[in-house]
Order: sequence, then structure tokens, then C-alpha cells
Amino acid sequence: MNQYDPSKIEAKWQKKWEESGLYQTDESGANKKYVLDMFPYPSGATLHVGHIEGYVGTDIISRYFRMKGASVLHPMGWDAFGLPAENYAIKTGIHPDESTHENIKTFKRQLRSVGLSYDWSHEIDTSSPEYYRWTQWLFTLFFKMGLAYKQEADVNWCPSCETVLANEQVVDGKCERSGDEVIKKKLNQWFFKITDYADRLIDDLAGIDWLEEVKTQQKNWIGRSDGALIEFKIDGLDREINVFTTRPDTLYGATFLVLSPEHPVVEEISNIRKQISKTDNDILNDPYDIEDVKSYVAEAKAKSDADRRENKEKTGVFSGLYCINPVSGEKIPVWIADYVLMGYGTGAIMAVPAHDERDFEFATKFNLPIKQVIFKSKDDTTKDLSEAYVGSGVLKNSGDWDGLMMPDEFDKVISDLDKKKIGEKKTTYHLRDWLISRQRYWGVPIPMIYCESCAHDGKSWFTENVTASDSAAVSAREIASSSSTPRNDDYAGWYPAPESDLPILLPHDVDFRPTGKSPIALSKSFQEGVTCPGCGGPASREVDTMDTFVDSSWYFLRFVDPKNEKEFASREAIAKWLPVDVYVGGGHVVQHLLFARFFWKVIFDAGYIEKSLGEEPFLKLRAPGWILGPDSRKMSKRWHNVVTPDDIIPKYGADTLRMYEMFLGPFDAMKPWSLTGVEGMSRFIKKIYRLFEETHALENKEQDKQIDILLNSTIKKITDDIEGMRFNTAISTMMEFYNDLTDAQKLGTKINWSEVWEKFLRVMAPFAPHLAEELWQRLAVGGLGLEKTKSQELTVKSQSIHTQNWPEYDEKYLVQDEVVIPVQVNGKRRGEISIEYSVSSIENKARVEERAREVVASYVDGVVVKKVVYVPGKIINFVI
RNA sequence: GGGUGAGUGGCGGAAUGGUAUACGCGUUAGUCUCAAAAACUAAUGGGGGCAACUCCAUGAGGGUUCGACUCCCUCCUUACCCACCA
Repeated sequence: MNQYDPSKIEAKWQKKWEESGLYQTDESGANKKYVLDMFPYPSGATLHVGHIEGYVGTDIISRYFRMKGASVLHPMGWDAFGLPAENYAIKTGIHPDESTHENIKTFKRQLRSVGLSYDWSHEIDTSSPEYYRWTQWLFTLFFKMGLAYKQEADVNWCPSCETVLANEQVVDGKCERSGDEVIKKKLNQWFFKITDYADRLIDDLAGIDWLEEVKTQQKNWIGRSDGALIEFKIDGLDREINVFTTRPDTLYGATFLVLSPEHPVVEEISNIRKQISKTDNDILNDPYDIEDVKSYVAEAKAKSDADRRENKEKTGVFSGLYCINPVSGEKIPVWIADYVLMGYGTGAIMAVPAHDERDFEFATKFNLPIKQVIFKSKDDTTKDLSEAYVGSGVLKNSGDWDGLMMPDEFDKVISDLDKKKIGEKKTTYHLRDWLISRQRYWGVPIPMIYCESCAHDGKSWFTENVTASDSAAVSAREIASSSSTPRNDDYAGWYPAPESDLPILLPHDVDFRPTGKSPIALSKSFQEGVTCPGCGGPASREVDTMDTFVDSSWYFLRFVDPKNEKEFASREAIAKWLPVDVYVGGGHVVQHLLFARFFWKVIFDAGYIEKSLGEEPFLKLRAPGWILGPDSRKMSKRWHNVVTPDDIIPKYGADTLRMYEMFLGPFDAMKPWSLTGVEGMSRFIKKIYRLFEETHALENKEQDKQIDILLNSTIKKITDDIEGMRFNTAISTMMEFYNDLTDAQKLGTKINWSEVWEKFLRVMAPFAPHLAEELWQRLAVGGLGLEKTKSQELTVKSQSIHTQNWPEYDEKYLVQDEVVIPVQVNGKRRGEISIEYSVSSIENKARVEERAREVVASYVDGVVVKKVVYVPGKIINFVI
């Protein structure tokens, strides 16, 4: 008898599958399913079992869908640009292009060794000119739509990576990658106007099947809050300070204003005071020194965001200015404090210490008045608050607003502000525009050209292209810019590189050591012969590259048409495959998943996506849980607890690895790796193999009903579990099937082995594709109920188990003839009865009750039974 | 501080209103063997009892229900994400 030897079986079938083109996409797209993994960054570290988990999950789903008759697109590719390769190059001198492609080779070998059913003819590599040509083209589309702009801004700068970072890449004030403290720097940078899409990015979440957790996180990140913009006049001057507040109802309680140290008014304080003193000399009598303001502001500006947050004590300084509360007419002081952030709202707040914890703390520390305007009820006569009251209640001390209930009559407050022309409804967002410039080498060059002379004349692509040929882009631009028109002066001198020039190649012969300037700036060839698309004069290219998240924001679109040389993807291919039906991957909750949704919406608006496809690219999203090391710590080189497929496959085989990973626990849960667990799975697979060897050639056409029931209920359970991505219980079901089957075998139950194997192997096929194929082919050779093949050589695709139909189950075999009904007394199980299924219905309650009463006689005899609850076929309960 | 999950044997977990602890790991005993490994067989939540049996147990406490791991309330622990966002 043969021994199970995965190393022989698996290599053999992987080769044959490839030769026969088994996993080539059925390009008809009939009954399509697009099953997508988040494509990996090919790092120097190899793939470990945690990465594989998601890939095995999507592989099972893809194989299952194919067997159900769907045409499935299941591609894989490489998010190949990025900093680690560049840093590695700086250290070793090996060009990123070279190391990246070495890594891709390793990753690909590993993925193949797991037996994943990717169609490699759809493979993409974001660092190839064929791909990034279209990344550049999309950039120019965004530009023409008014959604890409260059602006001087305070940006996050990582001193160690020597590049700017997106807000999303700053974690706790530190660089996500290097861990260094991020500093603020004023730089001229390219942005994507993702804020124009903030509302749609929130609202469209409602219609997609994503984990609630991920949706909530995206909503929080976008951070929409509704409130009002309120105007405060500076006392003694015809000038206002605007504040944003979500609580305009507490306006009568606003006893001072607070400005962020970066607020524009702060720099002008001396001037403003001079102007005021001409009409009102009182202001000069304040015990106040402008030097205090200057030193406070200087100190605050020197601190990093992290430092500011670190400091729990509130700090601040009186500005020397007063404003007028627009409803109460009171004169209130203006303070400067770093707990107010310039980046949110207007950079100025009205402080309502009675109803805001931060304002309360500040007012207490600096002895500022606290005025309560919200009371728990009409009869509430609280005098001195010991802490801010932030709850709901009724307004008092509030002029005409007295008696209004908050938050129920909030809208009345807003409309009154509007009527009095002192404020208006306003929505603000936490989301900032997406900063995409990077001063690094290993990325996509931004395809923009700058012309000094056009800039001087105030000319730009926008001024020169009133009637652009690209009508789709222009009409889309109108849609997109309805909320905010591009400011032409920001664009002066800028032109997108003409489409015929794309791709703008990343120069190869560059010293990529970071200097704080883009390395491409040092390339001689890069700027050779560049002319202005507007005036034809000499011009220069943008030397920054794009954030790699731009590359990965549209790769799922390229996958459907990866070799197209005319378009980023054809309209037809997009319509055929998209949206993605199942998307699996971890992390990236606010980065990739937000950016990719943004890209889809922009491309949708530009008219390149059929409206019928909808406004969301990923219908269903699931994240595999982390696999922890055997020590229950996160897998990491540091703990020496990393397990890779290469540690497992040579000894146990890919099928064991796949089955074990899926059996570990719920797909989305965090769970620790265990080597003894792998051995257990290996045992199970060997048992299947052995049972097959012993039984598959036994001829027996008869079968007891009990086996029919076992087989059909197993098929049903596994089918349901795959649909619900409960792979762990699907595998338990296979184990139970084996146990029940071998028990029955020992008892001499009649079993039609060929039918059993012919069905069971098919439900096992998505999980253990190599073993299932091997045994399927042997079954075919045995000729039991299958077409005979001359040898075990699979050359025809149609003979593979993976092209067979998914087995159907027969409802009539899902119920036993006899059912076992537990008998309870007061909800505690005291026995059970076995009755014919046909008499278990509710009409026969009396009969069932009689039988049950015998079993629990010792509990119910001689006592009053108050009630008998009978759930047909499930349970009977005597209440005494 | 806010949001979102999770808490069940020695361990990973199953059961989403109806026999709690499926399935697997581990452990123990046995078979086989000169021996070991592998394999196979059996036992395995805790307490009490010779036994039939019985009591207790799903983080803690309450509630709803004939019946609660499951639903509701309060609290505790823990993980992840966000956090001076006005």
C-alpha cells in the first residue's frame, strides 16, 4: 500500500495544473465573481503563514465558485514601489529594481507552493512602466478635473525618511515607517482633493457589506461634524473672528474666545491694538505685555504635535484683544492657547466653560468667568458647577432662546443665527486633502511640467484648454468642482505631461541616497529636451514621486485588463468584472480602503465606469485575523517566532498547511500557531488517504439510509460554511464525517464507497486541492461511476476535480427516520426519547408527552405539572 | 476620554433561544514492539458517591423566558482603532 507523500503528489499536480491552464480565467464573465486579495508589498522578508491565511480563504472561495459554475477572476500582483526597497538600496547599493524583482520571485514561488489558483496571466507589477504609465495618466485626469493641486502647506516631514508623509501615515505624531518624530515643514506639495468626496465617502458606506468596525473607523477618520460658523466682532474695530462650533445653542455661555497660536490674527495683534487705541484708549490700560504673547507663540510653534498632546496641563496667554458676544453683547476676552488646533475648523473657538470639559479646565486655571446656560430641567437651580455639564437640557440665561430644549430644538437656534446674520450652518471634517508628493526615488514620477514663462503670464493648462478635447474629463471636472472650483492662480505655469509622452520613465541611473530633495532632481537625462505644452518654450518636469498608495488605489481596475496598451482598462472589461465581489485583506482601514474608494468615485465621475456598476468598488470586505506565533506574540523577527510556509510544506505538505490554517479558528479572529496542531491535521489527511486506499475499489451499489443522510448533511453543512466563510467548522464537519463513516464501517453498515468518495472528494477539493485531485484521478482509473482514463495522466482540463460540479444535496436525506428528543423538567435535561420523525409534529403532542412522561416519571409523578412546552422535533419541557 | 469587538475545559475553539463543552490539540491508560516512534483502542470540565446517580460550572451580579453561552441592564477584564476635532 502506498504511503501518503505530499511532496510527490503536490509538485506533480501543480505542474500539471499549470501545463493544462487549469486556472485560466473564463473570460466570458458569465455569472462572474471577482475574488480579490490585497496584493502584497514584496519585501525582503518572506511571506509567513499569517499572510497565507487570507490567500487560502480566497482560494477556497474561488474554487468553490468555479465548481458552482461561475467564471471567476482571481488575480495576484505586486505593490512593488516603496520605501523599504529604497532604504535597502541605500544600505547595500543594490538597485531597488533588482531587489524588488528578486523578492517578487521568492513571493511567487511561495504562493505557488501553497497551490493557490491564481491566474498568473493577469499578474501586475506597479513598478513596471506598463502599469505606472496609467498611474500617471490617472494623475493627469485628476489634474484636469481640478482634483490635483500644488500648494504651499505645513506638512508632515519625517527627518529620517527625508520625505513628507500623508496624514494617514503619521501615527501618534511619529512616522509610521521609521518611528521618528514627525516635524512640520512648509513645503510646496501636490494634493488630491479627497475632501470634495467626504460626504459620499461616508454616505456610500451604508450600502456595502463590510465589517461595521471598519465602516465606523472610516467615518471617524473622515470625522464629519455638523455645527455652525459664528462671527465675533473684534471690540473697537470693524473686523471679525469666525469660530466653528457644534454647540451654537450654548452661545450665551461663551465667555471668552481662544485662538490657536498659528491663527492669522495672532501675528497682527500689535497692529490691531494700535488701530483700536485710536478710538478707544481703554485697551492701553490692560495689564498686558505683547512679549508674553510672542514668547508663548514661539514656544508653541517649536513643539511637535506629540509634545503638545503630551502636556496635560492647559497653557495659554491673554491676547490683548476683546470680542463682542453677538447675542449677549458682552465684551469677552480673546486668549491664545495650543489646545486649539489650526488644522480643524477655523483655528479659533468660542469657549463655553460651563459646557465643555477643556474650556472648563482652562477657565478654572486662568480664572475666567463660567456661565451656565443649559440646565437639566426647568427647576434645576444649580449655582456653581464643579465640572462642565455636557448633557442635554433646557436653555436658561439665553435671551429669546430661554426654554428651548436641547438637543431637540437645536434647529431653531441655527435658523435664529441665520436670521440675525451672525452665523450659519456649517459642516466640518477631520479629513484633510491627500498629500501625495514624496521626495523619494522608488515611486511613480508625477507627470507634470512647469513653465516659468507661462507662470509669469498667469497661464496654465486650465487657461489654455477652455475647449479641451477630453470632454469626458472636463464634464466630470464640472461635477467634481461644483463644491469647490480650482483656483487658477495655484496652477499658474503647470501643465500635465501630454498623453503621448507617458510613461514618464523613472530614470535608472540615479543616486538615490536621500538629501531632502527628490533624487530625480539630480538626474541629468530626466530634464533633457522638456518643452512647455502651452507655449513650447523650455520647461522642467516635476521631480517628486507619488505616494505608493496612489499605485494601489486603482490596481483592482487594472487586474481586469492588465495588458491594455490603450487605456488603463477597457470599459467593457470593467463592466464585465467589477465591482469586486469578495475582497480579503487586513489592516489599511483608513488608508488604502479609503483612497481606493475615492479613486473609484473619481473615475466613476469621469465617466469611465458604467453607472450601473454603482459607486462602490468592493461589495464585501473581510479581514483575516492575525496569526500569532506559538508564544501568542505577534510574529516578528524580534521574537524569533515567525513561521513561514517553507517551514511547513516540505515536511507536511501544502494541503496540511491550508487545512490547518483554516481549522485554527474563525477566519477573522486572532489566533496562535501551534505545531502540534499541524501534526494533528497531518494525521487527519493521512487517515483520509488510508481510508481511500482501503475502500475506493470496493464494489457495492447498496447503501444504508444512514450513510445517505451523513453524506447529504455533510455536503449541506460544508456548502453553508463556505458561503459564510466559516472554514473552521467546514473542516470539523469533514472530520466528523470521517469519524461517523468509519464507525459505521466497523458496524457493518452498507456503504456505496464509490458514491461516498465521488461526493466527499469534491467538497474537500477547495480545501485540499492536491489530495483531492490525486484521489479523484485514482477513482477515475478505478472506473467506479466515472469515465475511465487510460492512465493517471491528467492532460485534459475537464478531467480535473477542480472543473467538476459542486455536489448537490438532497433535502429528503437531511432528516432522520427517528429523532431523539431531550426531555426537560424545569429546563433541566432529565432524559430523552426516540420517536418516529413522522409523529414528532405538534399535532401529536399528547402522544409525545405520554412517552416523555415515562422517562421522567420519578420527577413528575405525584406532582402538579403546570405546563408542558413542546417544540416539535426539538425538545419537551415539563414545568412543575 | 471615545468607538468597536471579545471573555466557554489544561490549550485552539463549537453551539446565536432548545441535550453546553462538537472538532482538534494536549494528557492518561491499554494494544502492537526487544525497545522506542508511528498507528490503533479507550478515558478526559469540576465536586460528591461502591453504584444507579447527583450537585456545580460559559468573566461578576441582576433581569426577561417554560428554557439563556446566546436577548436586556449594571460592573469587571482584555484586544484593536481613534483621541485637546471645539
